[in-house]
Amino acid sequence: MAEKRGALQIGEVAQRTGVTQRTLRFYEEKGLLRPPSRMDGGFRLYSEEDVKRVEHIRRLQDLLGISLADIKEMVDADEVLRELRSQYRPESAITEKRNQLQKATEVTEAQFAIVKQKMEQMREMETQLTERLRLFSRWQQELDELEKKAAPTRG
Amino acid sequence: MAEKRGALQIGEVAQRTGVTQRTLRFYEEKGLLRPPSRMDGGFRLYSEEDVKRVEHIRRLQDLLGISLADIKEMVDADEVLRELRSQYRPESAITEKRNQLQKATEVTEAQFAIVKQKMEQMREMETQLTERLRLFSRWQQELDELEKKAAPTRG
DNA sequence: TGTAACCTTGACGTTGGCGTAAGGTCGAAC
DNA sequence: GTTCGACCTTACGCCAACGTCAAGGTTACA
Repeated sequence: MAEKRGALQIGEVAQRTGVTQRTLRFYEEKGLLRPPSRMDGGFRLYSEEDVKRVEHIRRLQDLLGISLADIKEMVDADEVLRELRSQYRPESAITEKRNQLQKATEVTEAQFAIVKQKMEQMREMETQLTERLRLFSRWQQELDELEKKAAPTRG
Repeated sequence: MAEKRGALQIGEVAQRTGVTQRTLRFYEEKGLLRPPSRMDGGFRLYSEEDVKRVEHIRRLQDLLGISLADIKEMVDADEVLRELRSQYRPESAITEKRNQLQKATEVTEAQFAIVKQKMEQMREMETQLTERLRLFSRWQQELDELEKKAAPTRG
């Protein structure tokens, strides 16, 4: 009762996500990935969802440049999201659901704020770089002219 | 013949830029900051330009999340820029200027490409987060309704 | 001339995010 | 039933980017 249909071993996940096996185990160790199911022998079996999770983690790392600890927060919110989505029935603990939803919303909004701010700063940087490139281009032309005058003919 | 007009000691620079003195010395050690001038006693004397440099470095670090080694590349290009700007006369080595300009342009374009790409990805992430927030909002409402029905009156 | 605040270099310590080697196990094929 | 590649855990290693002393020199000011 171990191997699930369409499950992936760690090597495949590593290949598809571009991270090493070590990194996958490391993320699991740090709580960024839920411990995957296992084969009888102990081999990890990942799902497609896990693959997406890894890709998500890497995007956050690369784009926002935040620590894995912070990413864990966000990913935990994702987990809550999935829980809410899957068993969307047990009306028993509505209060708890409300709390979870609240938490998830807060985390998402925080993330949203970060993204917004970074984009703003990036826009600034973009215009600066554009100006600079224009400046370079002008200088290039000036150099061209200067050279023409200095050596009008040479052939 | 040491103290220059309007020069700053390391403590002030640290305060104004929000980095530690250690970090300033570290950046100098790694070639990210030019060795500043010194007082007779050996105290470092920074200029306003140096302050801007530090701020620039931090922006690159924070926004693009790249290594100091890579940042050094970019900052070196800045240095070339300043050289070109300041002594914009000695026509002697035009070829070298052309090369420098070329190099600076390349580095700037590379940086520009990074910024562009990250902004694109951020836009994607932004829309995802927006969708998610809307979803949360809907769920929140559903929970509200559900609660109303479950406990129509309670006072 | 003292002294408090500021600075110097040197060197070792820390933290995050993995890399890597060691020694053993699993799984599928032959 | 052996072979062999993929995987397991354990554990030490490593690099970047600083932090944190320690032991002493400098400055400004009373």
